[in-house]
Amino acid sequence: MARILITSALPYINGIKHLGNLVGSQLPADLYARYMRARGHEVMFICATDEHGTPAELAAAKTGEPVDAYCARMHAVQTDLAHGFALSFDHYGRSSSARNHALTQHLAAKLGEAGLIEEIAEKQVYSHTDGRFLPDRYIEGTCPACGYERARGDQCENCTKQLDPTDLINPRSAISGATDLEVRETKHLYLRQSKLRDTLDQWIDRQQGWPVLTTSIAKKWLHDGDGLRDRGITRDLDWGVPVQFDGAPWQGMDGKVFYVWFDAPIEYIAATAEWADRHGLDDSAWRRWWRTDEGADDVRYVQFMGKDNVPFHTLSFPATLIGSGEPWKLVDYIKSFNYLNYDGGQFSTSLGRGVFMDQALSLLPADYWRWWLLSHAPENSDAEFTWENFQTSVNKDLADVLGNLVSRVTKFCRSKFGESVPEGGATGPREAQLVADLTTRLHAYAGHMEAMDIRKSAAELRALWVLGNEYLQEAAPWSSFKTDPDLAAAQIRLALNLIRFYAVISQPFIPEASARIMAAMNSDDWSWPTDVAQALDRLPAGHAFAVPDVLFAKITDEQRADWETQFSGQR
RNA sequence: GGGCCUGUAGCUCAAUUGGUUAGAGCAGAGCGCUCAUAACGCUUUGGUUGGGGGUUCGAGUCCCUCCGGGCCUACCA
Repeated sequence: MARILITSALPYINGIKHLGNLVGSQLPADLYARYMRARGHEVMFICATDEHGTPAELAAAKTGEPVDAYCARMHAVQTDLAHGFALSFDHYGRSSSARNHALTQHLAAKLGEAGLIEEIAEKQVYSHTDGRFLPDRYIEGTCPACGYERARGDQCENCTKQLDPTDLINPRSAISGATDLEVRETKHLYLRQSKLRDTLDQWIDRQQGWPVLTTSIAKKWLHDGDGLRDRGITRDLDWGVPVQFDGAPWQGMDGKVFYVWFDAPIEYIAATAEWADRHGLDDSAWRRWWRTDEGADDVRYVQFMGKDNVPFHTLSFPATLIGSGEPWKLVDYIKSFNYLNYDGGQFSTSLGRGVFMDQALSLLPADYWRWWLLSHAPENSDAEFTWENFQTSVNKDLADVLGNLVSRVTKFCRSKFGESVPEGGATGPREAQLVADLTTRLHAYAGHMEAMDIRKSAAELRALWVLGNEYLQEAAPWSSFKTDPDLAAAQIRLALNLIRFYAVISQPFIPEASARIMAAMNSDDWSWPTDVAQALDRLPAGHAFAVPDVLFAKITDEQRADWETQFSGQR
């Protein structure tokens, strides 16, 4: 039994996430966590809301709430949605927690002591009307190169030229439109990660089998131009972890907070501490997951994230942990994802284009979305959601192949033998063949799950379901019942057991449907099948069961058409 | 501009990392079955692997080039 630490990239607090966000980190992380638990491993699965930064402050201002109240409310909303999608976090924390404040300040102090923090005075644009410094991209103006009037302070979207905010003609605040902008000098802390470049480079080189997407992005940042650049880790904001604190190795940083990308990954650790607090455990309970000197050296740590998160997880966060000089657990494997697009374009919050987590659950149960999203996870390239694909996939895979199998077996048994597992008869070579086929495919399925090959896992699971329909077709208990009822009884006894077997192995993908099947089969034996023949003998003759309601109702053409219109983006 | 990924059947994707005749699912066609959510099973049509050139006994896979799609490019997170 291994110990596996799993973190999902933290969803940002300023709104409800869309399906692309979900499939890019939280959902595949959940699949992996569920599978590893099912295999008997000790799992710590951590996620949290990422609550700091300018967008959170602006979102709160828009609703008129204090930012802490806004974040608390949105955290509750996202927690509900996580439950709705059956995401099995051991803890869903908050980056604004006291634990994260303390740990972020601790690590910053350690980095300072190690000589890896530098104070740099720089010029930033301040908006009097907004009462805040503006990040580059929150400043708009006319592009000096092409004349585009809505160029942003970091880059012109029209001509793609890199810009400095002071390059803009007629600059204005993108928040308020205010033009009373002023360049002010302000002091910030920089993480001198350039000093760790070789260490990070060698660490990346030692990682075997990481997705190309992960290592190529890291390598680019390490070797582009002059190599890895130092990075500002503080901001002039109110909401966040204060930079000035008792014991800080610097002065004069009052009123500043750490940059959200500095404190967000630290929350992985802090959230584990929050987990311990919630369960009344002492610090050793979480430190055994994170400190290699306190038991974490046998932990396997896997991170899940979208590709936009890769630089922070391959470079900045490791630099923070390594630079602290303390024995923190580093990530062992990074599973990164491309983007999910929506029907020919990108998901868009502002345009109301695409399907968001709350809307998805209002249309259909979580398992429908889980199955489609996971079986089409954007592992090798960007993927695309279309309603037509969703409808055919879900109807075919879930309703026809799996759902109907459960239905045909349980209903046949009820009509011929009653609602308990029939007795009598014996199985023969056809059944032995089924066991052999299931064993082969179960091994392949397990191999893909271990490797986090998500699409392949889904395809293999579906193939396992298909074996049930093939068997039933050949065995044809409806025929054998007429000539040899005992044989039919043995066949159906096996088929009922097969249904329970499917519920167990399908649970990581479709946990709610699996639970319904298990309830109908009147079983709570979720142990992972290591010996297929034994696993198909768990429900003995005489064991009572119930015919479940339709497991997966089909998506109709009318529904599909309605939803296509509803989510096309003219909100 | 630079870097990276990607292009395989009508659609969504595989192809053990250079090795027989490029495979699945869906869609299409035919047959079978009648337990079941008009479900299931079997058979089958369909590809000059984006175009061109090269290396090799052998290329979907490696190299060059052109065309198309996408991502990143460090102050959004």
